[in-house]
Amino acid sequence: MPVRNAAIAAIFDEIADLLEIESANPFRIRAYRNAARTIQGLGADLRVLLDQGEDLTQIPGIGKDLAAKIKEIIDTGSCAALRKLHERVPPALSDLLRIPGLGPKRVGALYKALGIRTRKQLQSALQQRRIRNLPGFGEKTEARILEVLQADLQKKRHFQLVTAAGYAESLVKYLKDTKGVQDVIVAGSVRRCKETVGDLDIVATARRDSPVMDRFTAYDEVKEVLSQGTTRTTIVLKCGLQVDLRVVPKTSLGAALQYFTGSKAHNIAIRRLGQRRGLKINEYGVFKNDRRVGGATEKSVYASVGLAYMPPELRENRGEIELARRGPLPTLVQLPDCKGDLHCHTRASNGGNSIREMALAARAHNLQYLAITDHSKGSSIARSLDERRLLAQWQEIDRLNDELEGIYLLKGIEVHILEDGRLDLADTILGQLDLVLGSIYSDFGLSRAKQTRRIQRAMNHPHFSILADPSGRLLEERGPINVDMARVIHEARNRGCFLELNAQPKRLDLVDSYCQMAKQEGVLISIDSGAYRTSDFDNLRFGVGQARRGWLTPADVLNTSSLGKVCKLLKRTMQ
DNA sequence: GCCGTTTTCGGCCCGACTGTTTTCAGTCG
Repeated sequence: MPVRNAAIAAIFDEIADLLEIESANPFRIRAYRNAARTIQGLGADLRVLLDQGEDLTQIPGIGKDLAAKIKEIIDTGSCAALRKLHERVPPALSDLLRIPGLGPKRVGALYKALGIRTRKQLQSALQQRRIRNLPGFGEKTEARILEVLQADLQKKRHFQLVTAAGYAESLVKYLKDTKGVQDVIVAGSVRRCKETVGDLDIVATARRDSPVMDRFTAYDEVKEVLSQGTTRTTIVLKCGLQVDLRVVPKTSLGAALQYFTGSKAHNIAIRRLGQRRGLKINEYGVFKNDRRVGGATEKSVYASVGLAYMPPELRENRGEIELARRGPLPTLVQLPDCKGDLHCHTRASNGGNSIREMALAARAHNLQYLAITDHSKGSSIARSLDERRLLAQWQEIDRLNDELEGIYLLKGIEVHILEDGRLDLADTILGQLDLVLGSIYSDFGLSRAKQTRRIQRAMNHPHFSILADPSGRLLEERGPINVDMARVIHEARNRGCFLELNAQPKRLDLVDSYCQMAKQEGVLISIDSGAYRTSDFDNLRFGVGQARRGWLTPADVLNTSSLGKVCKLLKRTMQ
C-alpha cells in the first residue's frame, strides 16, 4: 500500500505532539503542524509530485528538512526522527493530548511525576486522587478530567454542514431578539462552507448593557456552559455541538468577523503580513503603534495588508493569499449563476415526487432546466428503470415540456457503471438521451488501478456525459473509493466529459481540492442537487459553497450555461 | 523547522477564560 498524503501528515502531527510534550521549541512544533495541514489540503499526491521530479520545497511551509523527511517516508514507510522520538516519549502520550483540558505541559507532568501513559492509568490515578497534588493541578481540574473520561466527552463529533448551519441559524434568530444587540453573524467553518463542522463561532455586536451573554447561556438547547465571560462565552448544545459567542464593539465587527471566520492558518498568514508592515492585527482591529488603522469592515482588514476582500470560502491558506497578491481574485460562482440542475430523481425510481412536482420545484428555485435522471435497471436500488419504463418516462417529459412554461426538462439517466466499466443500458437507448450520468453503486472496494481503469472505460463510452458522485463517499458512512482522481480528471478532459459536484450534504462530492484540479485542467463541473424530493433543491447552496471552496467561477461550472449551450456541451465529441 | 522589500540570523499571531495562584501558566480557538 503506497504512502498517501494523509499518512505523511499524520506522522508530522505525531512528531509535533511528542515534541510539544517534550517542551521543544514551539516554532519548530508549529513548522510540523503547518506542514501537516498543508499536506492534508494539498490537491496533488506527494508521491506523484516526487515521481515527476518536482521540488517539494516549493510548497509553502516545506523546507529542505521536511522535504527530505517526506521523501524518506514515501521511500521507507516510516521516519527515523519519529522512531528516535519514541525512545524518549512514549507514543501513547499523544492520545492523552486529545483529552480536553490536558495539553502538552500537563501530559508531560503526569508522565514525569506518575508515569501515566494511558487513559486507563490516568483514570485510576484520578480515582485515587493522586493528581490533585501535582503542581498546576487541583481538585477542580481532577474532577473535570475524570468527568470527561467517564462521559467519553472527548469524542468530539463533527456535524454535517447542513446540520450545523441549521443550529446556527436558529441561534442567530434567538440572539438577535435580545435587548441592545445589533449584529449577530455566523463565522467559523460554517461561514467558510466546510463540509463538516466541529463547532460554531458566532460574532455579535451589542451595547455595553446588553444581557446577550446571559440570554445565550439561557438558550433552551444548552447542555453545559463551559466558560462565560463578558466578551466570550462557550456552551455545548444538547446535540453535542460546541458554540462560541464573541461580543465586540461595533467598530471592531470587521476585525472580529475576519478573525473568527478563520481558518486559523489563513489568519496566521494574514497577521504575519501585517507584522511585516508594522501592524498588529487582532479581533479588535488593525493597529499601528496603538493607533487603529482598520477593523470596522473585513475589507479594511484585508486592505491594511494590501489585499482585496477575500470570500470566506477561500480562507484556507492554500495559496489564496499569493493569488490575491498577484492580481484580482476570481469572481466565484454564486447560487443565482446556476441556471439548471442536471441530476434528480422521481417517484419512477427512488425519489419521492412526480416529474411534474420536481419540475415546478426547480422552477420555484429559479432554475431554467432540469434533467430527470432516475436510476437505471442494473442498480440495486428499488424500482430502477428498464428500457420500457424509460420510454414511457420520455413521453411524459415531452408532454410536460409542451405544457410547462419557464422550465425545460432534459431526458437523462443515472446509469450504473458495471465492475468492468460497461454501462448497464443498451447503446441504442443511451444514444437517445440528452445526457447520461455515470455512477458507481457497487464494487467500491476495487484496487486503485482497477477502479481508475473502470471509470476510464465508462468515460470511453460515446454517450457518457457526467461522472456523478465521483468519489462515492457518504460523510460518516462510507469513505471515498480508491481512485486516481487526477488521472480521471485528465481523462475527462481528453474525452470531453464532465464531473459532478453533488450538493447533497452527506455527499458534497467532488471535494474542493479536486474542484481546483478540474479547474486547472479545464474540466467543467456540474453542480447538481441530486434531489430525491422537491425540498432537496435547497441543497444547491451547499454545492455552490463547496465549489467556491474549490475556487470555481461561473465559467468553470457546466450548469451556469444557458440551456442551448449546455445541450451543445453535452453532445461531446471524442477527441 | 521555515523564511526573507530587516535575506543565512533572528525572528516566528494573538487574546480570553479558568484554575491555581498571589501574578500567572495552561489550554483553547
